[in-house]
Amino acid sequence: FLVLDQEDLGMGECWKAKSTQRTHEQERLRLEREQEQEQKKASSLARLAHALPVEEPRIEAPPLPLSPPAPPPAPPPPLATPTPLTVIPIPVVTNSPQPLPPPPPLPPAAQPLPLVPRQPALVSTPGLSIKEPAPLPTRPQVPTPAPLLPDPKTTIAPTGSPKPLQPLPTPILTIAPHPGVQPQLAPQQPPPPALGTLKLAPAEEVKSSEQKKRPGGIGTREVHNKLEKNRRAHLKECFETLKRNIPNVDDKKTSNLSVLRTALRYIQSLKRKEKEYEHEMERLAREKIATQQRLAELKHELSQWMDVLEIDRVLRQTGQPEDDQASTSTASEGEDNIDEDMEEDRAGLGPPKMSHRPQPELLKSTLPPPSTASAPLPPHPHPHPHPHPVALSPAHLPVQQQQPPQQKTPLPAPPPPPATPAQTLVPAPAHLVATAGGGSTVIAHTATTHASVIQTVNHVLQGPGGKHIAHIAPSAPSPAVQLAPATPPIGHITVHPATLNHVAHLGSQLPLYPQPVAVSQPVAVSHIAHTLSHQQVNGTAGLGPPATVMAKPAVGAQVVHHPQLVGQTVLNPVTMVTMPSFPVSTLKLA
DNA sequence: CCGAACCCGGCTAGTTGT
DNA sequence: ACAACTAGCCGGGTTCGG
Repeated sequence: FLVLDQEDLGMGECWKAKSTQRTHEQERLRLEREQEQEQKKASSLARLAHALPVEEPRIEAPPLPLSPPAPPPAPPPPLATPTPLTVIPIPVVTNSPQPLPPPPPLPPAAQPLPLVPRQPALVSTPGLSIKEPAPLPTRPQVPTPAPLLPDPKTTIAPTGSPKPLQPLPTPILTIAPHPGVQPQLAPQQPPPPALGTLKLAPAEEVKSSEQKKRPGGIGTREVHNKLEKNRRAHLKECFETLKRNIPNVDDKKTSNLSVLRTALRYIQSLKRKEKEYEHEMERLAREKIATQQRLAELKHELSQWMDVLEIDRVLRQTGQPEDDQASTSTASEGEDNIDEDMEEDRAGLGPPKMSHRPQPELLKSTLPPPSTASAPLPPHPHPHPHPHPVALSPAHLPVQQQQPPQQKTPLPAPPPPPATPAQTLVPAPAHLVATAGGGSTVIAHTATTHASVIQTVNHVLQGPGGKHIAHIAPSAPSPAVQLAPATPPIGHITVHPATLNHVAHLGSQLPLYPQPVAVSQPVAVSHIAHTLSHQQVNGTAGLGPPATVMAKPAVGAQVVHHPQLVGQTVLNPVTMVTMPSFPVSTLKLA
């Protein structure tokens, strides 16, 4: 027994100390000695003695179904036979080559228990442990006790039900591991090699069983070691992978611990950078927003400027031909409908609010010659600076009523308009952009003008006694009466119903325009305006000797100052006038 | 001396069979 | 529901190489 134990121990040591051959040799020597001694004593005794080993298995055996031999304390007779055999041979066979022979025995072993054991035992014992050991021993054991222990377990081990066999095989397993073979071979080899060595196992098995205590321990230990090894390998691989992903790491010097520390620092640095970049992104985002806002502002200003330029352009275009005739436009509160139209117009043009609320600044800035020039308008190119100063109030843009065709018209209007001082300014609720081009008030922005015109008209109509009439736009000089088809239509003007009503109302007073009128020709409008304005002028202001066409010189009488018209009765200067079949809501200027 | 590799035993969570 | 089993993880101990 002692020998067996020593062997086992020695085997275990051998395994652990692969490189240390000393131990192996020493152990071998020991084993050999022991074996020799045993042999000397008596092979038979040994056999009997092995019975004890069997006993050990018993302990474990109980749990094990297969271990029939183990349980019986007396096993000696039946079981003993195999065990003793194993012991004896061990000393004899020490060579490595032996491993080969064992394999064949396997098959037989399985069948005849008694016979097999001896043969393998001889072969396996000493030498096996050293060289063949690992693979063979584990499995080999099976054959000897074939039915009983090792084989089933070892073989089964993979399946996972080795337990029964475990007791016996355990010792074997311990042996198996030694050489380097273990790692790879262990798993697969076990089954095939098991054969020969088995004999030795029995004795060892008993001992090992003690160590392993558990039946399953046998095969499990080896497997467990292998699994553990794989696990370590995997762990190592992971460390290497981690190491590779860390910059500035020395492959050689770094231990796993240092790798972890380095990785930690690296991760922390990455986090810091991430935060920094986030802040940077936020800053850039804010900057972008600010820039966009600034851009929008600039665009707005630009659009306003464009509007101003447009206005100026219009003024100059319209201003020159109109020079003869002073035009006045007024604006009044826009009406809902007007607003809508205005919005439509805005689409194509600049700032929306321009129309409604001409900002004083804008007016000033945008209309360089305008308000200031409203009075004399020096800058105005036209030969006839408007003589009549027009007062412009920021709040209420004045409806500049001019009279003046006289001055400008080729025909010397004898009387008067000149005499007529500045006309009363209709308190048009702002909106009117009055640019004095040669003293003529021009509707600046189309979008603005529409409403302004309408409002102006309304306002004028609403004016005191309905006498105030805005002089909307100077028409072509001569064709006052004719609706100059020749004159390019600037656009069409749609008179707001309210305005129409006013007009109608006014029409009652004004025989010429008894009904609401929609004017599509600016000329016509101008004439109307003129007519009205003159009426107003004449009526309200009662200025100078009206070159009245109308019979009514008095209020309500329409006086046309157009020199051309002087002496002529303008019954209906607006031939274009039509009765809107539908309610016209807006006034538009092209 | 230190780090790596290995062995071993124990423990636990998940799986499987009864 | 329970026991048995498996797989994986962990800590301790040992050995080996640099």
